[in-house]
Amino acid sequence: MEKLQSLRGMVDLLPEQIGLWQHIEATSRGHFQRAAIREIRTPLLEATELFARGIGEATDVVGKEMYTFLDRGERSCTLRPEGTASVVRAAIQHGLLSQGAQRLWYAGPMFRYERPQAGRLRQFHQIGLEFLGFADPRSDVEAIAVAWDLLAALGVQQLRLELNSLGSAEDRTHYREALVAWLSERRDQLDPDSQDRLTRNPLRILDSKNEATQALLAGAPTLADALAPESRERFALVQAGLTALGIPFQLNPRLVRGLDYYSHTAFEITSSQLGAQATVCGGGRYDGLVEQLGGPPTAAIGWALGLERLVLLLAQAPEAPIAEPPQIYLVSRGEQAETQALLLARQLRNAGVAVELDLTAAAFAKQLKRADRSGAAWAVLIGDSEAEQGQVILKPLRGEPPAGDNGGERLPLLELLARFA
RNA sequence: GCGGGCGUAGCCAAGUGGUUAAGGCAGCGGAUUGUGAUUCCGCCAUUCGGGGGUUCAAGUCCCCUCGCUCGCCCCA
Repeated sequence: MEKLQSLRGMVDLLPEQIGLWQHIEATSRGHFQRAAIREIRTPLLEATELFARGIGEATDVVGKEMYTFLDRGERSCTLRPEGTASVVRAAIQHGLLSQGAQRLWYAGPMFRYERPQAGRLRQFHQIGLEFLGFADPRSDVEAIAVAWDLLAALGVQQLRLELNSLGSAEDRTHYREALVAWLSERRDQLDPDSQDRLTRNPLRILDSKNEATQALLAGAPTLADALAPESRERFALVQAGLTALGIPFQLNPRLVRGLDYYSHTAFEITSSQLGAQATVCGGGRYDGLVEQLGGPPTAAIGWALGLERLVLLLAQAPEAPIAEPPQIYLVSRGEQAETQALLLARQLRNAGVAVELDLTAAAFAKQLKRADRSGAAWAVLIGDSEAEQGQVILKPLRGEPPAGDNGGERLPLLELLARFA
């Protein structure tokens, strides 16, 4: 029979690995809480139209990477490939925007049907931030600062913040026309991928890794030159804000976000230690999206952080947290003793003590061996004679075992509870 | 979707066409039916990701397929 296994690009997180994930989640929650950013949770499954309208039909994400299917009512459904569209949909649906600007964060799995490689899975996890209703350049600065400081607090080293401005929607439209016109005259000098992008998503040609194409682009009209004076002024304010906060950045005129809804500020935080998928966090401003999805005109900025990539970076760090061992490992043998151990474990736990109870009824030597390996500080033993007398044996486990003598302190049950609780 | 590398037990692996597929870690049982390091003994792959082929003989060679992995594309 064929072995059952998880689907391609969808991985299990085993108990051994989960400590790091919980650490990241707890750290993030603390950061968001202190920045007065509130959590929002939206469904994993949405109407396909949300992403088609929000992200853009021409993008690869919508065009060929979505998990889309018909449900039993013949509705086209899609597992969310990203978080922003859902958050905006929820904000519009529940009228959050009429209650003032919103500072939101989310975390959870996303789904894209791609070929898996380092730092890229079909089910992957993001933590994201969305500021809805903020137009001031300071909101760009604060959004970026929250991401930067979170990564710093997690101990990620050697990050690089790259920054660009895509300008207003009009700036972008004008520039796209100019770029397409210029490149079309030199179409035969472009690599095949870029020729394809010329009609599909021309701005992405700027980001091409093909050397000949990059050489050609040196003479092309630049996005920076195409920005209107107001857009340029705005971008300068964002840069000044980051500088004032001491957050280092590099301008990257070729940085173009892949999703249609971005405008003005675009940024990526990358690490050279991640291989081909170097972006840990990416985001930018999307002033047009809320209106495009049926809401009121609303300025907005957000970012998303890839947890698998973050874990790759943090797993290399020596201080990666490991699971806490129990304080007490409870060993028992004999019918009466086993019942009493069950009860004692519950009492200790209710009093806040972490207890692992051995349920095997194996020889004391076996149980003690497991107690040692569990990492617990103490073993508590209950045998028939202790059970009868309402006593336990308390034995310290750390350090060398005592030679010869069995060791362990015999004391009444109540005293044990008093000592630990 | 395209290209490269790799699949031997839960993990790390030896094996380079010739009898029964090394070894280590982990696990389980015992020496010790009441005491954790260490030690000793025993058990743990009718089969090498799956299928087909070549051969007297295949983990080893060939084809297909699945999976993992790295890169392209894309993106967090």
